[in-house]
Amino acid sequence: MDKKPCNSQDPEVRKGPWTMEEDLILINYIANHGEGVWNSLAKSAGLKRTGKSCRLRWLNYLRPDVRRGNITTEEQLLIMELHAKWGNRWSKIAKHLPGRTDNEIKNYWRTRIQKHIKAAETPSAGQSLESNDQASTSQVFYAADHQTVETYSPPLYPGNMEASQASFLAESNDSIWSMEDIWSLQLLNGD
DNA sequence: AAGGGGATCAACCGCAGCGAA
DNA sequence: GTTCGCTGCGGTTGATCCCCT
Repeated sequence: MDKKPCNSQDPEVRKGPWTMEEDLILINYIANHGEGVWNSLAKSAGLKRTGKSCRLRWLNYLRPDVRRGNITTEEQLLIMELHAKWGNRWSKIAKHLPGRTDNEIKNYWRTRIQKHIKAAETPSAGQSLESNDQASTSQVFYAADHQTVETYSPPLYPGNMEASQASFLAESNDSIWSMEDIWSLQLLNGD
């Protein structure tokens, strides 16, 4: 690949958290032109972001079919099953969990599941489970993590915005703008 | 009430694969 | 056949949140 030296101090490239304005620009642009060809998309849309960054933001957060909210019991079991089968093939696993992103699954695995596996591997917790099937490990952490899979927010689509807004905003932190806010603005813009 | 530490999540980085020129 | 640019993936990091002391 392009092994350019670290002259990546390009002042034109923004990094870090996305602003609401940037999100709106990206959503609007994709609504009008479709996704793909991310590098040129970023330039054409006037975003001072890399194509990579735009793609990631869209896939992991802005896409209307991205499902946010706690992982359900079924999803958790499926993740464990598929991880046992394929290992860290997060994108492959994500394909079997509609609305979930590889990043989300990866984070979930590392922060919730892996933690319990490690705990289960400690001498006090019993035998090492390293190479055993992950299904057995699931039983170990499942009860401990039960509360995390209880609540579930329904998918959020622009089409059923009213219902999803009502249910989601009721439980979300209303001091920050949410995807619903963005999509409402998007709809109000009429694009 | 304040501070510390752990947990969580969004975003970045580097690499590999693929297709077009 | 080679080079180059783009995309996708997995690993890692940094910021923020939340709970406990």
